[in-house]
Amino acid sequence: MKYADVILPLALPKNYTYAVPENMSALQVGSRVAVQLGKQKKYAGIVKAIHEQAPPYKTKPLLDMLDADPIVYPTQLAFWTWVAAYYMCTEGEVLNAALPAHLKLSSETLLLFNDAFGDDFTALDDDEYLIAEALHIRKELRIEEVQMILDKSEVYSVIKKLIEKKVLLVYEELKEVYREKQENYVQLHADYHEESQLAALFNDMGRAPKQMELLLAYLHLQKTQGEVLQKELLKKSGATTAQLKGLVDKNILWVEKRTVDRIPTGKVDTQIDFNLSPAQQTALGEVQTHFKDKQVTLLHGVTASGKTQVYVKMMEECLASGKQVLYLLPEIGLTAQIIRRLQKHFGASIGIYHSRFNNNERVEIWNKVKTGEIQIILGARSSLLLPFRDLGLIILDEEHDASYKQQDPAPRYHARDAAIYYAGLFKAKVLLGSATPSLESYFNAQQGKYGLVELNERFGGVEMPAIEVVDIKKEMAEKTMDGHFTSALKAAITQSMADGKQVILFQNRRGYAPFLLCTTCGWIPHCKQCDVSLTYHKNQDKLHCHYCGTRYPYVHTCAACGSQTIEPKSFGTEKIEDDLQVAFPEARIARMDVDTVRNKDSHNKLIQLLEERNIDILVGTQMVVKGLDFENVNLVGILSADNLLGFPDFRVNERAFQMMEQVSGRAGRKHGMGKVLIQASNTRHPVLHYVMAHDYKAMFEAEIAERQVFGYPPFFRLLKLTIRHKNQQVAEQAAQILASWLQPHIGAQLVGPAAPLVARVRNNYLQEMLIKLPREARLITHIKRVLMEFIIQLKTEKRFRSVVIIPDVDGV
DNA sequence: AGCACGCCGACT
DNA sequence: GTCGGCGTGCTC
Repeated sequence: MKYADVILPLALPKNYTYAVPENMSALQVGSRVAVQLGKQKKYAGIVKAIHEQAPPYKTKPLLDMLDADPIVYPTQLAFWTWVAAYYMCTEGEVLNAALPAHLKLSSETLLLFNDAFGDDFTALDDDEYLIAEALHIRKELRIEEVQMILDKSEVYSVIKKLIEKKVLLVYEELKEVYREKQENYVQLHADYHEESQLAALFNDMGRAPKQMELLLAYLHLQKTQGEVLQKELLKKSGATTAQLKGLVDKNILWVEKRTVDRIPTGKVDTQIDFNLSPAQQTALGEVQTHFKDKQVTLLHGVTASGKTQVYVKMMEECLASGKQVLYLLPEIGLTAQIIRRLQKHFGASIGIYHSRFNNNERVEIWNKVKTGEIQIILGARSSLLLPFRDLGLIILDEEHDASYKQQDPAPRYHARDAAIYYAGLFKAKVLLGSATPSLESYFNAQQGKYGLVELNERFGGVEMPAIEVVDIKKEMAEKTMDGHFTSALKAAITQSMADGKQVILFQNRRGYAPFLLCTTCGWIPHCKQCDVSLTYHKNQDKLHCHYCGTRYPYVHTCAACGSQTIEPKSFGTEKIEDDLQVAFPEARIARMDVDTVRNKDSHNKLIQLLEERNIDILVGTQMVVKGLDFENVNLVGILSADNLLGFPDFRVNERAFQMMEQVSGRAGRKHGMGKVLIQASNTRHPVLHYVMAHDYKAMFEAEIAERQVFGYPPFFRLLKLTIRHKNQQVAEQAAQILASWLQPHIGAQLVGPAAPLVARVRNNYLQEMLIKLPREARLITHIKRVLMEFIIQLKTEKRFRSVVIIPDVDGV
């Protein structure tokens, strides 16, 4: 008897074993199978292993084999196992993140009317009658619809009674959601392929002028394009489907349904039409040398040094050896700009994969990566989970970017670290690139674990922008400030605009004002469900909670003292946008933050507007920092460096440096010197000096020393535990007990537990603790294992049963 | 993730 | 009293 271990798309602690029926002997590891879970539900899971080891419980049989060919290779299965173990989640959660939605099937309960019942509903009560009648008309209903009809959530008892009374039948349907794309092509019937036959036909058609017109349009299209799409024919000729049907009925034309690719592919068509600068050439040579004996190389190249061109050369080399390339970017960096650039060199056949593709398209990309038909994938974090067949190179650009780490939901993986493991499975190389590498990567490079290549020269000899720190305190004392703008910044903006240049302003807070304040008594409006002040969004005249998303009406009266003295305090991007319009009434101003780029393509549209010089001043959050490359921007302003430097996090300085250095990289990338103005109250902060000197190494040395002293990465790895419960005491006690159990195993390297800065979110109380793990693989594995045991043990106690504990490994 | 079962408060 | 809410355990 054969058994299959199946990974189900659920957070189950382990995989379930099903019996393989005789007729499924061809089953392969990596294929999807339909299985029953519990009494009703059916799921599509993936076969992880096939064996003959009978489990100590009764097995259910597999219901169906959904794929003749596996949809993942053993390499991916091995990778999932590692991700689940390393990031402390279940394999089901990894599967969930990896598979496109249309490959993940789960059954839906359908209620069907039992025709044998007839239409005598007199024996039914009100609720039963409503459902029976609806079913009688509609024939099938989903649970959700029943809930709507009865206007309540608990509908199970009604359904149960209806089943007993034989009014309805329950049906669990598991169906493929992926659909091939079909297109109709119009063909001329073989009888009319000869000129003479056609001529005769036209003679006969005198009484059907519309059909004749249509036929002429067809012949024209056929001549010019070869193939004639029905959609196109009807559009060009202005004919109706009825008229076409007329011709089809007469056997003159016929319609052929064809399956077409949503994702067009072709052979990669490499066209490298640029020459590397001597500095780039040297860097390329060094990368190649390092790859002879190192798996990972870090390319530290200042902004605008032309790292992309080095990547392109490396990609070319990899493709020539017949292997696949994965080019990873932070989600927001995946702009039309970079896509165009790569398509220019490798043709249109580059696969692009990110969250904005629809589900059918994703399935096709998935399949084409699996067969190797797609050789290059350009994508965000999740494309790491595609089923590569033979990966040769992973390029991970902007490797310092925190968005490579998935926050929620599990798997909370770091695409950079996971990429290195994944590449190892293929014996592939990983090229990390950044102008401001993470301390972790630079440290690894210095230690010789990674190769290190420095590219210190901007491409085309453009100089680094001049950086000027403007003292807010001084200008305040001299009363030269205009709102949030120093006179220096205003003058610089005026100058840029006079020169026909563009300006980018950076402020790391969105909304209009981060909080409101009653100036009489000091009251601040807070979210009802979260311990956080509400942000004022002027556009919608609403107060938003940035934690749970709740929106409240604007408050005019103080809830504490009843006075009308409520004022917006501090400032976000929206306020800057407003103030700019007042200060520069003639300027074309735009804002880029999550509020303005929420819907599809608005990010690309903003970038295009800026490229086409239809925007003079762009105000934005971190978003403006990432991967944008504008020739005409010669001034970048940072409105408040203090905001960047004030976070209570051990990575503040690193982050602030990265942010400012990246923002300044946007200034004057091509023509002439750009200028960066940084407004700050504390102008003596060391990070400002590193930024002014563009001195990454000085920042690195100072920070790395701190990290060593205080036991932070890269000297220790971090494992953060978040404990969540709707009762504050329970959350605190659970955290205390867990800490006391962990203490003997990790000693002094346990920080907390304590309530985080925002201690309550969506009415759940939070506790956090931080475990510092020494960089010793065996010890880390051991601690993770005991931690899992402790969590299970804690939950055996009744009052802690509903405590949620979330481990986050290597958090950022 | 569902779904079934069991325990407790708000209505007839 | 019973209905419906919700907490909890289980699924190979």
